[in-house]
This record gives sequence, structure tokens and C-alpha cells, in this order.
Amino acid sequence: MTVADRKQREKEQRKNEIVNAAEKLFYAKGFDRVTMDEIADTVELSKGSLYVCFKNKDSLFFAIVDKQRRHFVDLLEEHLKTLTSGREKLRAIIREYVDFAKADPEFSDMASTYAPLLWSRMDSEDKAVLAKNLSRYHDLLNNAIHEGMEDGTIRDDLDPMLLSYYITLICMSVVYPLPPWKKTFAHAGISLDQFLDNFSRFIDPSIDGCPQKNTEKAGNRTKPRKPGKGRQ
Amino acid sequence: MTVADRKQREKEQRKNEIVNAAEKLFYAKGFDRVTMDEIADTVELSKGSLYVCFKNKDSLFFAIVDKQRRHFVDLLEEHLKTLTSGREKLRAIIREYVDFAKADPEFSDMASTYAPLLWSRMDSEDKAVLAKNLSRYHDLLNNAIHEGMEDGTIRDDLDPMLLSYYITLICMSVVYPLPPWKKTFAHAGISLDQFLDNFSRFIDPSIDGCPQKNTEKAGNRTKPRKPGKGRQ
Amino acid sequence: MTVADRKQREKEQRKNEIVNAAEKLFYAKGFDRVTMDEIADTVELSKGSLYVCFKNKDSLFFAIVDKQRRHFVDLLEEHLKTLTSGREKLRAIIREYVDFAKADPEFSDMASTYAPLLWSRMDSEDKAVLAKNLSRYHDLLNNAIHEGMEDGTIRDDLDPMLLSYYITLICMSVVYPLPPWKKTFAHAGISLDQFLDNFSRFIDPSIDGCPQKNTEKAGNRTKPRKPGKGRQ
Amino acid sequence: MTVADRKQREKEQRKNEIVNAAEKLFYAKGFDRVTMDEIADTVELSKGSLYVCFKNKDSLFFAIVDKQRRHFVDLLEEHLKTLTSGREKLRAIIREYVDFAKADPEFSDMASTYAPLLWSRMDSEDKAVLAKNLSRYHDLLNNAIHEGMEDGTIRDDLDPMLLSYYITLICMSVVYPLPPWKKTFAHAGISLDQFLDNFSRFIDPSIDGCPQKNTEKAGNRTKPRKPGKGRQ
DNA sequence: TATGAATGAGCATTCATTCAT
DNA sequence: CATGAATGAATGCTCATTCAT
Repeated sequence: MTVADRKQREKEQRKNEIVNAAEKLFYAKGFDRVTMDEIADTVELSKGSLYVCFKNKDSLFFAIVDKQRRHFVDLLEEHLKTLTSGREKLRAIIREYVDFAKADPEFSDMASTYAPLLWSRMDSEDKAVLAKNLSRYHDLLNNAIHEGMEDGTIRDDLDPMLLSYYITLICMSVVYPLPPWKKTFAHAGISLDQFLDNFSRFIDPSIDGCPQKNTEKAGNRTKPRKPGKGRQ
Repeated sequence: MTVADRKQREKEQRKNEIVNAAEKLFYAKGFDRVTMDEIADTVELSKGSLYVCFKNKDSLFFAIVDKQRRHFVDLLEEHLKTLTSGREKLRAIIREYVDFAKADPEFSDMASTYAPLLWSRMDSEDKAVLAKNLSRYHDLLNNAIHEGMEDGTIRDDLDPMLLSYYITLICMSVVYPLPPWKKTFAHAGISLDQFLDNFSRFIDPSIDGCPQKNTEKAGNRTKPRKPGKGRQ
Repeated sequence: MTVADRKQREKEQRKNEIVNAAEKLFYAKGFDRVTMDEIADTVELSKGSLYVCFKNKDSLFFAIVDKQRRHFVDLLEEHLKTLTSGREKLRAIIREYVDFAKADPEFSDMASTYAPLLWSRMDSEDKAVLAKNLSRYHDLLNNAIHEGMEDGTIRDDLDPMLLSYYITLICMSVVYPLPPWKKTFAHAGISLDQFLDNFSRFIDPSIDGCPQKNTEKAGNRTKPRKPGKGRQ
Repeated sequence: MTVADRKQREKEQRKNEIVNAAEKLFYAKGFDRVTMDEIADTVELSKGSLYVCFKNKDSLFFAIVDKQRRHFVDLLEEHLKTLTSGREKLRAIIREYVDFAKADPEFSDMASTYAPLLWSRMDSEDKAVLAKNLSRYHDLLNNAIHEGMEDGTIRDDLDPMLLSYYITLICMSVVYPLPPWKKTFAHAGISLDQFLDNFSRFIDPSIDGCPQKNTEKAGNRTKPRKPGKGRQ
């Protein structure tokens, strides 16, 4: 029992070491300029041992993403604890996006550059790895949205699911801009910090509850829209 | 002169044929599963001839992006002509994003999947190809924003440049979601059309001018923020 | 003593289980698409334990071949017991080849496909495994041939050793045809049973003693051939 | 036209050079201990060029087999020209097997060792390469058999197709014995030449027409066998 | 004896790009 | 200008075997 436990712990430990080494290398050189041999050398393990823990190079990438996400959601849970209104929670989520991206700027370039391609090759096993934290995140987000819609602090004229996807996609595109965009910002005299720090101020109006203006819920999948309302 | 002209025109013609063939193949199989031989065969040209018109495979991708962008900006210019207020223009720009993405759904997956990686390899020559239409777009967008800020139809509490980048990034992330997101929407019972059609309704509040509330301009690069305002 | 005996018996038992498991897997997927892990899993033993009983994967193959051969020779001995003339015995041997191949058709494809390559890597230890039953077989065959030559039921114009090798090689090539040949037979409308069942009828004339015609012994390694006889 | 011709000829020439180089290397070291790099180095071509002519390493093996077969059938056609009776032709075929194998002893080991495995991986393209000469061979063999059955020089109590397969399989097993068998022969004091030279004498009785004895045709796929005849 | 984690050699194949004709 | 043959770099992955515990 204790033996199996120790083995298990050692294996986890080794996986972490591999992920950390791969992470550093990927950040430094970009995913596709890093070879499995390099990673193996860095962790002082044989290449074969890498494949004991990770079925292929892509899944190493997803392990990094998952590590980041777990950390992100852990922080999020911590920060949402004390908050009461849905709007406050949602604001905290967006702030967490921003703070998180600022705290680990190296991840940004790597993830924004390679994730789209790697996601397109993702198999169900890879998905399973990410599913848990993705689900934790969505629970937090959806709870915040529902609470906010009920307590009137979040607009309720949009389908909550729809709102959650807008927020998620938008946050990710803003906090993980592609490297060329970063250069463009710099060229335009906008620091990345300015870009990130002002995001909440920008997006807030699209989230705030405005009881007097929005009385009808759009994006509802079941109820037909009233004539003359919404885009055709 | 006429001979040179004809030659020039023929060359343009050939480039178009190549781009169109590559586009179809890329859409059908994904950028990296298409070989230069396939493209050459499709246009009934030798592989060498491809390299007369395009310096490499990546630049073929950028040519497609440029074609799309030119078309996008052409439509945009057309649609902005009759509009007067800045807000109307900006609304039209967002609507154009949505309509454009809906009109050519095949482009979406290919671009969202491969563009990030290809952008990371982009050289200055590639950039030059895209610069013109990118600049046309930014002119239209910035003009709309400035006009709107002046006529009070667009919020003026954010640096206009900052606003323009938020809008651009956000629009792109929404109208060109990665394929896995599309699957998630479908799984959640949200059609892509719903997702796109409601976007304007979602984002409008973050753009509209609200004179009574926003009297101070944040994200300003020169003026120091007043104490107690903005995020710390 | 009894303890050692039991251990010995257990080891034999385990070897048999391993061989049987490997056999089934090799038949089902082909020797080189089966991994040692699979075999270990199937017998619910660790991979290391496999290597206690068998020095490598190849020797597992030879163990299977040996098992088959032991069975073959056992049957052969049983069937030859009651036969008296050399010719009858030889006929029984050939019939045994045919019956044996028909009784275990799965062995055929695996053996005919992989044996040639594996034989080329065989070391002296592997040979030792097979030697005993090979020798039993050759004794039976050679005895039959010698008896038959003496009692006139088998042709005696060929060196008996030579004859024994012709018969062995030929029988094996016929009863274990390569899979592509099997397909060819099927395509030509010949069932494998027809092919096997008629073999004895085909080959018999080359074995039967024909006293009136064959008075001289060819293939003799010591005696020089008479002029005008044999191939030049 | 002449240009294309020359190109074509050069390509054929290059393929021949590659095949010849691969042949020598395969003979010397065995198929699977030769790398494509070695072959490329030997012919002073890039590895990529190898793959212009041959889709993979296996197909190089089949090209060698095909070369050998073409040569074999060419010689066969030449030698059969002047012969009249079916039996003479068939005898010449068997003699050709023997002479051919003796003339190129290196091919034997390589082919007998690797062909079974490679045949099991063969795809339809590979088959197409070999089909032509295989068909030429079968035509010659079947013609000889049919003629011989009609002119009474070949036994007619077996289905001609069946007979042709017996002869082919048997000849191949005898003239291309596996290396371990060769060692066994040597050990038993039988030279390969003796083994090959006496083969015809051994097998002839199974082929000769014996009008007085064989009046009924076995192995016939359509006509039901008379009761009490043949093996059940 | 049993285990199973660790090893690491080994190599075919692809395809964008070039350049001699 | 057009061709298309030639190039050759570049690397992920497997799995039989070993050996410390």
C-alpha cells in the first residue's frame, strides 16, 4: 500500500518535472522547435520514459495548458469565495483573467500561437485531461452569471450560456493576444499593461444589469423573437 | 508598354488562379495537409511556377487572407458611405464582421486554426502584403471612433486606439471561433448563427456613448490617471 | 526434492501458459504486431517474468514451433507403429503433414510468414530447443526410407538423405503455403482442402519403388556417376 | 519527344542503378540491416530521389524480385522455343529453376528469408509490379502442362491448375531453401549442387504421363470423384 | 523470484524549396 | 519563363530488454 503510494507519488513527481521542463523549453523556443530529445535531456530521463508518462508531444502541451488552467481555477475559486453579487463574481473572473495573464506572460505567446493548431489535432484522451478544470471554470462562470441575472447585477437580456461564451472568448482573445498584435500595440504606444488593465472598464457596460433598458431576453433558443426586434 | 501590361495582367490572373485553388484545397484539407504538388496539379502549372508568383507556401496563405481582407474592406467602405454618426459606422463595422464571417464560413476554420502559427513565422515581406488593407481597415475604424467620440455617440472614456484594438480583437475572436468552440456551442444548443447574430447586442453597451457617466478618459498614454480611478 | 519437483512443475506449467497465450496472439495479429506487454498482460504475469522463462521474443516463437513439432511427432510415432513397409510409413508421414496442417490452420500463416526471418536470427540455444523433436522426426523419416529402400517399396535410385530432404522441404512448402499463395488458389477456384488432399497423389510416383526402371542410385556422394547418366 | 524519351530512359537507368545497389547491399547484409541512407550513398543520390522512383523500401525488394523474375522468364521463353512436347517443356522449366538458382546463389538467401514477411505486407501496387512476369510464367507453365496432358507426356489425372501450383511451390522450396536448411545439407554431407542437380530426377515420376495407370483425373473441381477413389 | 520502470537505439519518410536546362 | 527532377533536413515513436528493488 505504502509502496504503491510512493510509486504513485514518484510518478506524479516525474510528470511534473517533465511538464515543467517542457514548459520552459516551449516558452523559450516555441513548441515546434523543441525536440523530445531536448526535453529528455533536460529532465535527465530517457526519451522512452517521456512516453511512459505522455503519449506524445502534443499531450505534453495539453498538460501544460491543464496545469495553467488548474492554477487559474484554483485562484478563481479562492477569489470568488468572499464575493456575494453575481456581478462582483463576474468582475472578479475577468480580473483574474487579466491578472493571471500578467503574472505569467511567457505562457501567452506559446499558447496563443500553438494552441489553435494543437486543438485541431486533439483526441478524446487529450480532451479528457482538460475537461475537469474546464468544467470547474464553467461552473464558476455560469453560477456567477445566473446569480447576477437574478439579483439584477448582470444584464438578463441575453441567454446566459451565450453570455458566458462571449465573455470567455473575448477574455481569452484580449489577455492572450497573438504576438503580432503585441508588437502592434507597442508600435502604437500602448503597453500591454494598459491594454490589459483597461479591458474591464471597456467590457463592463456589456455585462452590467440595466433594468430600465433591457426588458427582453435575446438569444433565447426557445422563445421566438418578437417581430421587429433583433437582427434578421 | 502594352506587352508589359498584358504580361502583368496575365501574371495577376495566374496569381489569382493559384490563390483560388490553394484556398479551396486549404479549406477542404487544412493548410498542412495540402502539398505544393497538389496545388500545382490543380492549377495545371509546374511547381516551379508557383514559386515564381509566391515565395513560399506560407505566403500563399497570406495571399488568401489578403484577398479576404480586401473584399472585407471593400464591402466596409461601401457600407460606411451613407452613414453619418460614428456610432452608426462602428455598428456597421461590427455587422460587417458578422455578415462577412457568415457569408464565407469555410474560411473561418482554416484561418482560426492556422493563422496564429503562420503569423508567428511571418516576415516583413508577408507583412507588406497585408499592410495595405489592414491600414485601410484601421483608417475606417479609427475614423468612426473619432467621429463617434466627437459627436458623442461613442464612449470617450477610453483611448480611441485602445478601443479600436479591443473591438478588432474581440470581433475576430467571436466571428472566427476555433473549431472546438464551435463544437461546444453546438453541444450547448447554440447555433453559430445565434452566436453571431447576438454579438452586436452584447457588445453595444461597451461602445455606446454615455455622456452622463463617463467624463474622464482612461487608457490615456500621456496624462497620468487621477488618484482613485482605474484599476490598480 | 519434492519441493524442487513442484517448482519445476510449476515452471513448466507457467511456460505452457505463456506459450499458449503467445500462440493465440501471434495467430491473431502476426508475430511482429504483438508486444511482450500484451503477452504479459494476457498471462497476468509481469514482463520480467516472461524473460525468466524465455530469453527473448524470438524464442517464444520457437517454443510454439517446438510444441507443434512435438505434437506432430507424437502423432507420427503413434501412426507409424502398426505400419510395416517403408512405403506405408512414408505415406503415413506425408498424410500426417497434411492432416496436421488441416487440423491447425491458424499456425500455417504465422509460421510460413515469420519462420524464415526468425530462423535467420536463430542462435544455438534456440536450435537446441528444436533439436530433439527434429531429430525424432528425422529418425522416423529416415527409418521409413531405409526400410522402404530395402523392401523395395521406395525408390532406391536416390541417396536416402537427399530423398528425406526433398520430402521434408516439399511437404512443408505444400502444407504451409504462404498466405498470398492461398489467395491465389482461392482465386483460381482451388480450395485449400483440394490442394492438400491431392498432394499425396501428386507426390507418390516420385517415391514409389519402380524396380524395373531404377536400378542405379543417383545423388550418391561417393560413387562417381556413370557416364551419360544424370544431369551434366 | 526526344527529350521526353531521353528523360524516360534516364529514369529507367536510374531505377536500375538503385535496384542494383540495393540488391548488392541486401545480399551482403540482409534486407533489414540495410538503411535507405546506405542505398542512397551507394548510388550517390539523395534519399529523396530514391523515393521518387520507389515508394518505399519494401518496393525496392519487390523490384529486385521482379528483375530476377523477368530474367528468369526471359531465359525460360528462350529455352522453351525449340521444345515440342509438353513434358520436355516442363522439364526445361524445372531445369531453369535449378540453373537459375545456381547462377545467382546470393539471391536465394535474401529472398527465402525476407520474401515471406514482405509478401505479407504487399499492397496492390506492389502486386501490380510483379503481376506481368508472374503471368508470363504461368502462361508458359500452363501451356506446357496442357500440351503435355494432351500429347500424353504429362500425367492427366490431376487438375492442371493444381499440378502447376504443386510444381511451382515445390520448385521454389527446393531451389531456394532457407539458409538453415543449407547448413543442414552441408552438415549431412550433401552439397547444394547435388541437392539441386538431383531434384529433377526426384520429381520427374510425379509428372510423367503413365497412360496405363492413370485414367481418371483427380482434383477436378467440377466432376464429382468416383466413390472409393481419392482421399476423403 | 517477481516486478515493472527505465532504457535508448534505430530509421523510414515527407515535402517545401531550388536550380539546371 | 517554365519546368520538374533532385534535394536533404529534420524527428517522433516503439518496444524488446534489462536490472534495481
